[in-house]
Amino acid sequence: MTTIKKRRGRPPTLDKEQALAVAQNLFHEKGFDAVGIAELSETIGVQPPSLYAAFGNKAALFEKTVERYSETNGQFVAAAFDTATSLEDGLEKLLLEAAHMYANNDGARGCLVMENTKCMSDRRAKDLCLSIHEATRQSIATHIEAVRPDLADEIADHIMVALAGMSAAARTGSSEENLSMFARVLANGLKRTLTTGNAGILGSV
Amino acid sequence: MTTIKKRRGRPPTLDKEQALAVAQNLFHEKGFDAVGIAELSETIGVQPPSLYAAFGNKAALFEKTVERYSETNGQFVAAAFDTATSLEDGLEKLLLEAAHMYANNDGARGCLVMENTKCMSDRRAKDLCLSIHEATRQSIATHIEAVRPDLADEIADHIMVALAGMSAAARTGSSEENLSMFARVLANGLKRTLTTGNAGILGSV
DNA sequence: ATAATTAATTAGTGACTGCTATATAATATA
DNA sequence: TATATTATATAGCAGTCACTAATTAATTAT
Repeated sequence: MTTIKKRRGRPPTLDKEQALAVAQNLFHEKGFDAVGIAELSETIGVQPPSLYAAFGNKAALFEKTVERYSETNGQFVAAAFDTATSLEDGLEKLLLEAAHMYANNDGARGCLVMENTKCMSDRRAKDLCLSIHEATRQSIATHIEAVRPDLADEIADHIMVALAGMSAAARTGSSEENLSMFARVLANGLKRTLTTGNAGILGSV
Repeated sequence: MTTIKKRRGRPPTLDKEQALAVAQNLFHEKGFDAVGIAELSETIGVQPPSLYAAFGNKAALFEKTVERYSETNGQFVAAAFDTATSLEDGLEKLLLEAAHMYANNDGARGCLVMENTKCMSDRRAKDLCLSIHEATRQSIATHIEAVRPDLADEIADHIMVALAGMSAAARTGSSEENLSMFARVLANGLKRTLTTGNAGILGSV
């Protein structure tokens, strides 16, 4: 039985999913503050009031795009560890996948979340980005913890600094080769630290 | 002979040097677009027209603060190599000094130039930041070139990605200890690459 | 004293911002 | 056909932005 709901009023012409995709791309490319309602509505193809009816306000629209991004592009962390043969392999896969993602989204390079933790006038939206950042760090730490609980937090912090650098570098035009090289050197250093069982490199002053 | 020039008109009350210092701090703390003329003039203690008379416009004021920053905080690259006992030592000093700088400028953490290569509405000011970024990369490459011309560009790129990551991490609250640890692990990896004479880690696919 | 010169302030400008009250269009139901 | 319901567009609000014309203040030169 096909249940076709015939809603009462005028049928909507605004495709919310497509609108979110367009908004996500604009926010990723330019950043929250640099994208105006006028540009959003023009690119989506509706007038501003339609956007407000559909999403509430600019910050709420941004938050929905961030959640959308997080649910898709944010999965690479778990994926890296799930398909990995070892902790070292997982860390390398994670970094290499980030290098690939950050360099290959033409016009919207880097990480949408990381690049919007700054230059963000809206407090709530900024806090959302920061909380996703922290959740990612925690997720990485948890994956490491199963193998090396003594180094989980240190390595997770390390990875987050690296990801921030790769995201920023991607935005200033760094090639995937360049980012991959960075990822490989980093993974190699971590591998050495892990296989030698030497926490000294991380912990020493 | 003390040459005291008695200028003709009303003597200025605006201390340009102090005004630049205040502007630099604000731009560093909040970013170019997030600082308004109103806030600048209020914090400096004059009315907007005085700022325009002294510096031209907002972008020109920002550019002068960036040049000021570059002439002081930007010297740590050359300083690291000048006081270093070896290339490896120079790279480590460079990274550790950046960690120290980025974490200890309360309220204005990270690098003024790097954090303003994005979220910048003014084209010229953004290009200035990008050109300083590139000049820094080139300076690092040149210092490496004397010892290892084969790896100069690769390592310089590597360092720039790392600096971007440390700057971004500093802004999200990363401690100096955390950034220093990152710097040390990185320096250690580069040291190993240099001492073993193995370009494979950097060059391999 | 008067004029010339320079620096400051007062009081705005037009353009843009996120956002919305109101009206209109398009549908289902009675 | 008339009415209720939902979705759109028109037009414009109050606020902020970078910036400036016109004026006033403070000094030196004549």
